[in-house]
Amino acid sequence: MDQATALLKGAVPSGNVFEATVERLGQSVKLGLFAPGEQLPTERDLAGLIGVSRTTVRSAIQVLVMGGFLVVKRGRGGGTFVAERLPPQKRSRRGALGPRSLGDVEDLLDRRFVLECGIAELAAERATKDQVISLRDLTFRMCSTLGDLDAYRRIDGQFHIALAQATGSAGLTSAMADMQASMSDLIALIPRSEDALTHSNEQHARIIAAIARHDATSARREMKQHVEGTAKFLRGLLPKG
Amino acid sequence: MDQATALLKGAVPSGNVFEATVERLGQSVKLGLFAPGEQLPTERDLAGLIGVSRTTVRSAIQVLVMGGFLVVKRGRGGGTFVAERLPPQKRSRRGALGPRSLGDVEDLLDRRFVLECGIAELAAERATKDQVISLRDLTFRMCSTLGDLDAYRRIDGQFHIALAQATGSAGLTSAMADMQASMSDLIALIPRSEDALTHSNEQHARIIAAIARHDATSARREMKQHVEGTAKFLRGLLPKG
DNA sequence: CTCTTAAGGTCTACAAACAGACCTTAAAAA
DNA sequence: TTTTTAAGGTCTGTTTGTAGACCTTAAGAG
Repeated sequence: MDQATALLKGAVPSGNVFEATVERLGQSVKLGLFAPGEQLPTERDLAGLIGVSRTTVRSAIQVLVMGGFLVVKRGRGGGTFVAERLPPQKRSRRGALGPRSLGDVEDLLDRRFVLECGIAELAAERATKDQVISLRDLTFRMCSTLGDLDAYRRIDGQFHIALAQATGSAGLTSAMADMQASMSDLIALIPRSEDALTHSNEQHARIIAAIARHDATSARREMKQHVEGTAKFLRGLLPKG
Repeated sequence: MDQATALLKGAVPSGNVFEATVERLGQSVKLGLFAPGEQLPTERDLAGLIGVSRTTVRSAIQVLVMGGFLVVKRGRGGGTFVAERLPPQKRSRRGALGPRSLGDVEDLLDRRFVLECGIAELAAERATKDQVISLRDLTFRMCSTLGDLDAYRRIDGQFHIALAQATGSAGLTSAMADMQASMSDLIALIPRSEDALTHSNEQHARIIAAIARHDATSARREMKQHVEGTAKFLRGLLPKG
């Protein structure tokens, strides 16, 4: 692609707002950002929060209710709630990667690298004491969740989003949320190996250690290793790998 | 903002497709990615490239024709062309920042930091000889354009996009194109100081030197300085600075 | 027990974009 | 000169999403 058309390629798409909303709302639940049984904001608030019309929010909620992720109660004191027992995550079938070419995956991994490393660096420079504590808490919880892979991944997602929040930038937080959503299919491909998780935990520990002492360079270096590690994992698993 | 709603905040908006298309097409011309007199792809191709309907592309072209940036010729051998003489860039008035809060600017600068530094690192690891040569060429042209600030900025934009292309990632290239478009208003605020440009040129030189020797760490470090330099500049210029 | 109220549920009108068929122009080929 | 053809120009129907008014339900206040 030449430089002139580079600026134009895929510039505006953004595709289906409805689908994107389902994805977003679904991810928030599946990542455990809303706990089972917890009440979501009202439809009207969600619409404002996500930036779509209430109609669209409602369609998305319908889908997630049918999928068993949400339950809806009417009347005063009603609202939209996360199901007490989430349906088992469908393992994404091999075919789930069909529409996505290998190039897209490489692309995603590159963007992830840039985003995660940059965020690690900024977080190290800016994280408050409280944020460090909450990050530590999340890593502890990951260490004690080695058995339950789904739970582990939920917390891992929260960890990376919390990291983004520690930069104090709403834009980066939102970008990271996007990234987590995009990665979730891919991450589901990683085999359930305890060794991998242990290794991952060590890396998380080194990352927050660097952040706690406000060592931006180390934070970035550790994050780079972490990100490249899982990237290699994934490349090994994908077709034509 | 709590962690649960972080994933939702502003997730889907994407706003006005028409306006975004005008912005994109206009930036491509104003940045000089299409040379004066050069023919743009056909409307149908542009639609596919940008990812919008031909109707939308046509509306955008209309605006840019009225603005004097493009000219249209019918019939075979016709098409859409960049005007031979671009209208003078309107200096963005102070008020142009009205709708944008200071927080948004900080946000933009953070995202820029993350993107530019990450790209510099990847580019250093991956740039081909040809890409290094073309980057060098762009920096030389910047050095010899100190007098004409508009031209300088055009080439500077191309430099950063070329850097992204050197990563080989279409997604990063597109993200950088976005970033350049978002920054252009802000950059226009920087006073026309030759000293600043000289300084900038030195940084560019150091960046491509690091890339040429595939020294990712230095490339990132130099880019960090470059980015933080202009960020400080801008913070000094903005209200409440 | 009744009333208030905070939720979800429904409906209508409208605007933005899209998809695609078809018309018109004018340069280049025959 | 005539014909072909590659562009821009026009039109219509459809889908998607929005805005906002209004209805219905049911918990909690009185």
